[in-house]
Parts: sequence; structure tokens; C-alpha cells
Amino acid sequence: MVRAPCCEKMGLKRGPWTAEEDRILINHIQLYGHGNWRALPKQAGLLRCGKSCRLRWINYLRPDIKRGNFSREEEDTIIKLHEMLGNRWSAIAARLPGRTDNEIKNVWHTHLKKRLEQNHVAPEINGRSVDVSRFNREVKTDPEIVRSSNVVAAGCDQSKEHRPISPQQCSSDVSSVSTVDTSNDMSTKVLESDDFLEMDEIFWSEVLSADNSSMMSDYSAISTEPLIQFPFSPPIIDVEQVQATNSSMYDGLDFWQNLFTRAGELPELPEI
DNA sequence: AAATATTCCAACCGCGGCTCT
DNA sequence: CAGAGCCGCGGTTGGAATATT
Repeated sequence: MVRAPCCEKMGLKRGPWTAEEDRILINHIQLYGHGNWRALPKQAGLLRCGKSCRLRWINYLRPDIKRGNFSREEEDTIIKLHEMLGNRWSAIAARLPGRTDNEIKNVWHTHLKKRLEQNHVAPEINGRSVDVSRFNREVKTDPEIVRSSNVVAAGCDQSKEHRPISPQQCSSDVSSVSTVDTSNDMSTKVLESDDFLEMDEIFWSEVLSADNSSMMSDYSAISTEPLIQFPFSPPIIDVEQVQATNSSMYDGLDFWQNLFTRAGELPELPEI
């Protein structure tokens, strides 16, 4: 079989997405769903290949994506699952609601693999162990955390000037090192590590369906499978806001609740 | 302050598998 | 049943941001 190239190089755009492209994609999927990725760009009027649209939606624009840094619990879950599943990132992502396989893959390669390789002794904040690299990047730059935490970590020089932090760091929660109790936060719920070895696929499917149902009840207006369907007129998406990943509004439910409670007029879209 | 190195992550690529005809 | 087309996955990369010298 002769495989057609994923993207015809001629005329199709590559590289970073613009706010306008995001807006078009979001509006199109809100209205028509994403039944056929290959046909979607043409229908939506995007000069992108279907694959690129799918990736952008799944990894960035999807409403149920959880933004921000991974919590310590999530990282531990990834490590455990990786022991069990290997590089099956999508399978691992399925166990971590709101996280994408790409994101998990990235965090594995950038943090977790190194952590395991080094097998270093982690410093502690308020009795919780903290990854050194993340500690240096995040905690040391946050005056509030440094001030409010009982820092016992080696290498934390509080006298050092706080560095400006990146937009990503600005947008990130610091749950892996914060002193805030997140035990009641459903969005950060992960399973106890001791349970993992005994779990089979049936177990997981049951657990996940329960998790997903609770999670999706928060997004009661949104049904993601098999097509995105909205029982109301979707508002215009403020893509500038969506793209402003350094805005705390974008982190999780609050952003989308705010977004979908706004009234708006839909832009004209090409006929399908 | 400038140059260089390192980190991080969004996006791309190619393959395998599934579904449809 | 076989071929064609599409989707999803995992590996890889480019370049911006940040850290170090």
C-alpha cells in the first residue's frame, strides 16, 4: 500500500499555532465535533493537516486538560505505571485524568528518568520529599513558599535573589512542593501506589470510568465521546485567553466554566 | 553583559493497527 | 479477503527560555 504523506507539504502550514488558528479549530470542534480529522482542516478552513489539528486539540485545546506542573502524586503514579507498562504513554495518560500522553512523555524524559537514574536523596519541605531540580526551579523562586514553608532542603539559599520565573512556571501550580493539602481535590486524585501491582485491565476500566464520571460531572455541559456535543450554543472562544497559559484562569475548571458561561455570537463557519 | 550550555515542551514524523469498502 | 484510508501512538526535534560561565 502506498501511504499518502501525512501533510502535503505544499500549501499546508506547519509550526506553532496562532491564536486565530486555535479559535477556528475550537469553534469548529464545538460545532461539529471531530469525526474525521483528515477532513476537518478543509471543513474548518485551516491550512493544516488533520494530524496537526488532532495533536493541537488533544494536547492543548481540549477543555478537560489539566494545566500546570505535575504533582508529586502524579509523578509517583507515572513512575509506578511506567514500571508496569513501559513506554505506553497513552495507557499511562489514561490513568491520569487531564494529562496527555505527550505531556507525560515529556515529564518522564525531563524529570522522572533523571530522578530515577540519579537516585538522589531528595530534600524535604514540611516533611515531604522534593525533587531537587524542581525545587531549585520552583520553590526557590517563589517568595511565598520560601517564606511560608518550613524549608529543610539542602541547597536552598534563601538569601539569594529570586529569579524571574518563566510563563510556564507562572502558570504552574506548585502542588508538588506546596504545603496546601490537596487531598480533597478530585483533579489531583491518584491511586495509592501499593495497589498497582494487583490491578488488571478490568479493574482499571472500572476505576477509570468512576474517576471520569466524577471528573466529567464537573464539566457537565461537555461530552467528549465519541463527538464533542454541546447542548447549548457555545460562546465565542477568547483564544487570547486560551493561549495565555500564564494566566491562572486557564488552569483547569475555572477557566472553562468562565468561558462557557459567557454569551456570545458564533462566527460564520464554512459549510460542511 | 555577553556568550555558551542546558532545559523544556510543543509540534512533527513515521509506523502499526483498525475499520471500511 | 485484500486494499485503501484514517487514527493513534511513541520517538524525535526545533527553538524559546533559562541557567551557567
